This record gives sequence, C-alpha cells and structure tokens, in this order.
Amino acid sequence: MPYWLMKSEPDEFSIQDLERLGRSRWDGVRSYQARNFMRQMADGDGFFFYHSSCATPGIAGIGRIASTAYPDPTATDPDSPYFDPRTNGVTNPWSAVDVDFVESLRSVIALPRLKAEPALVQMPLVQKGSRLSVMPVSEDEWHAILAMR
DNA sequence: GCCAACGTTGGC
DNA sequence: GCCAACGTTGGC
Repeated sequence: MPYWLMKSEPDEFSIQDLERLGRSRWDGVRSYQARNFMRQMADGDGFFFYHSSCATPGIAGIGRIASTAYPDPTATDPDSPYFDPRTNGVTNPWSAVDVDFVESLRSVIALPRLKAEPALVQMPLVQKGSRLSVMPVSEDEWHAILAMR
C-alpha cells in the first residue's frame, strides 16, 4: 500500500479541520508535479498531514486517501480562490482526491526533527529548497516517522 | 516581512 | 528547446 505526504497551511485547512469533518476534498493543488502524484493515489493509501507556513511546521497527523483522483471542481469555479482562469470548463488539468481523518498527533513532529532523522534524508520534504507539496513516502520512511510520534 | 530557491511561463 | 524573468513557496 503506497504512502504519501501532503502539505497544507493550517490557517487554510488543518488536521483539526479534517478531524472535525471526518472526510474532506483535498483540492487547490496547482503544481503539475504534485498533481501527478495525486493521480497515482489509490483509495486506502495512507498519508501524513503536514502543516506548512505556520509557527511549528511539521507532521501534524495521519489521514487516508478515500478516492482516486478526479477533476478539481475549484479550478473551474470562478467564485473559488483556487479558480484557474486558463481552464475553460472543457479542459480542467487539475486533480483532487477525497481524504479521511485517521489520527491527530498529540504533538507535531517538527521539521528540525524530521531533518535530523537519518531514515528520512531521501525525502524531498527535508531537502533544501524543495517546495513539493505532495510527495510519495516509502514504507521505511512511513514506519520511521510513525516511530517518532 | 524577508528572501532563497524553486517551478512555470513565454519570447525567441 | 533554451533560458531569463516571473510569481510562489515556505522556513526563518
């Protein structure tokens, strides 16, 4: 079963928001690299919920992918902040997936700890300058991170 | 708020 | 297909 990591600014959407909702749509991704990973997701895959651009950036919880990728409706909605004016309703290049809440960590695994963990050196997350917001996580990385909780 | 580093765009 | 310029990400 593949694993993933997805970033969100908690001011926009946090693990606590997902916990309250139970299920949500993960939309608004506007990077082709990230989108291409979303298209590889399968119903049931696990993912780490990463909080970015906040006081304590790091892994804040765990979720489960609850669908395969489908066209992101926010891309064609003029009222959405994620509206992409280049879409014309016929060609929507962007994808969304549904996600389920699994677990909120009692404390965030902060970025410096992730960077210091030898098992995670390959992750784009800890590489300097990397901005990838959706990335695969290997089985070894998944278990190493779970052990850091 | 700053700014390094990046991914994307678009002129050529 | 190159690559400079641009806008964005995201840690600090």
